[in-house]
Amino acid sequence: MPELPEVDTIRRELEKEIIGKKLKGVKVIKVRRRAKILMIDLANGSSLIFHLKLTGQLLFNSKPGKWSRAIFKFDDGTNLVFNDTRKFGWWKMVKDTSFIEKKFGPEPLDKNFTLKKFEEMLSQKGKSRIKPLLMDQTFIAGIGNIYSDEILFEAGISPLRRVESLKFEEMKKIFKAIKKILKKAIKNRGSSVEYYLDVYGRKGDYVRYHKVYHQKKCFRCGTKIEKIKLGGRSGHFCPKCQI
DNA sequence: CAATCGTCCTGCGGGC
DNA sequence: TGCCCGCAGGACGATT
Repeated sequence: MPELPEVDTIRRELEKEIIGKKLKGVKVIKVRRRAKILMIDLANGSSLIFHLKLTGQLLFNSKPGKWSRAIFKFDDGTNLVFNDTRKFGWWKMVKDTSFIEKKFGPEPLDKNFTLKKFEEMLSQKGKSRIKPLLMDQTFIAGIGNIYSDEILFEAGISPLRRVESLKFEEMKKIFKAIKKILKKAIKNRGSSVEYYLDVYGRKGDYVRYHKVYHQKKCFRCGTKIEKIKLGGRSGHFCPKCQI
């Protein structure tokens, strides 16, 4: 559930709170995000990295509860609590994060991720269906089930479409939708569907803008939203607005 | 190469 | 009321 906008919200808030603080005597110098991974860089060259998977939460200066799996204490008495109901998430201290940089596809909001680049990437993936492809972290980083649904609604493209069937204009629509939806979701501090909270324990506001994900009727035309299974995942789309 | 399935784990809601 | 079942969906490895 925490996808790019949620992890980025955590990153942005966390950097305000913990840069300059010390973790076991080592200064925090940077808080970064790559794909859905959050990285806290320390002055000794190591990084504390997290993946929240489905139900992970990182709460600043919070009290540990039933689902707390780790507590990181700073030298000034503040802390960072890692909660994770379903225990899919993980954290580790690593000496080098370059393997993370290489592992994933381009960052969708990076300036280097251009329409031309996207078109080139798509040309290698002819037979793939567009929704699972958008969720493939090695293809493009940070997009999960919620935002792939919302992006394809915005673009007016069915999640079932195969890449080879997309016209250039349709690729352009998807490209624009990726940038637009992710930026707007970041602005609204992400989507709190079930478990997601920001570092202050607040819900993200983007759910109110969801147009297909977990919706019953199409925001635009009122048609019943279709729910499908795609590669074991649920997908939501309007059969009338998304071709 | 693409797609599917099982796996990790827990909570919740539907159906009876 | 209670019990069982299926679903939620990120990522990975094995298999088709």
